[in-house]
Amino acid sequence: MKTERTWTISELAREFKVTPRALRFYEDRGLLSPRRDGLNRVYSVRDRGRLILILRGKRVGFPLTEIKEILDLYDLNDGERAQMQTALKKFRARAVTLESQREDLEGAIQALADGIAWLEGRLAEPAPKAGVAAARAFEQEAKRRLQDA
Amino acid sequence: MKTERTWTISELAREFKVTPRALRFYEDRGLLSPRRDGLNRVYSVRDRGRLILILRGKRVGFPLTEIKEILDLYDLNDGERAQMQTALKKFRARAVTLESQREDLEGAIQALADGIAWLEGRLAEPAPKAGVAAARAFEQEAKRRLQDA
DNA sequence: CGTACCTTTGACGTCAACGTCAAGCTCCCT
DNA sequence: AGGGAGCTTGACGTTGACGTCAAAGGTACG
Repeated sequence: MKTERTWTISELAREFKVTPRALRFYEDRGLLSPRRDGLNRVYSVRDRGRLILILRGKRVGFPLTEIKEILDLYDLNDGERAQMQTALKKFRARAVTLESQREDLEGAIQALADGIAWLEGRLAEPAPKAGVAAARAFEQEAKRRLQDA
Repeated sequence: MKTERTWTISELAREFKVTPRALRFYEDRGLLSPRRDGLNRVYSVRDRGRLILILRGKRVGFPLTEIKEILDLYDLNDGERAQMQTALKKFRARAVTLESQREDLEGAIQALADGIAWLEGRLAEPAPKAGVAAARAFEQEAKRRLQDA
């Protein structure tokens, strides 16, 4: 019988570039619950999986409370139909905001790309001439583009 | 000669569902600088445009300091080549992180869609039978999917 | 004239997500 | 025995983005 791999707190912290403090904090908020070897925390493959989900959730802007709800969903058994219903509602709502967030993001990426191109253009020409006018033009263009997205 | 439309602080706040306090805060941080009519703030079309950019920036996770840098860019004239250079660097870096952020976001949307489908499936069948097993299966599947993104 | 409403400027409070100590434990090495 | 290295649990500090009063002034209505 093969024993599954485990990690210490600092090993896991190093791997995911977070501090041990952060891992303890997640535990304090109920997102992780590693086993103990005496006092020391022992993180399993499952704990590590949850951490991956936590960090991903954070990167897309989820607060920890909401990440916890999602993680808890995996532990629901068939008794809790009601909770599944409410979870489903929240998930649908979340999906909607995520979609609009993606639109925002794509708009921002586009605007940034435009800004970069504009900057490159201005830096390319050695003689500053129609600069201010061009700036104004870009400003208007950027604003227009950003508004009707 | 037609006079351009202006807004009071609470009008603008209502329109964009923020509080007057937030608008004053943005001003305090140098992101807005409305005219004054006596003491009262008067927001122009340009101020309103900047506010739109501010809110969009916030929605994609920019801190106010960075939003300010972007807004300030529009006011650069041809003297500040150096500042344009540094701005360009920062923008390129930002573009990279935005791209990876978009990947995260798309992964999250996909995971959420999977979760929703799974929940719907479980709620559809009236007799809870292979529930826990299915839950475990989904958990593994979700984790796998989330890891190799 | 009162008072109702909107505005102003401080000043202090709050909340999330940790950071930063401090004090003490255990294990291991020399 | 001494000394690190790494772990533990508090407890307090910090940062960003505002919220929440308080005190005071202008404007408008009945």
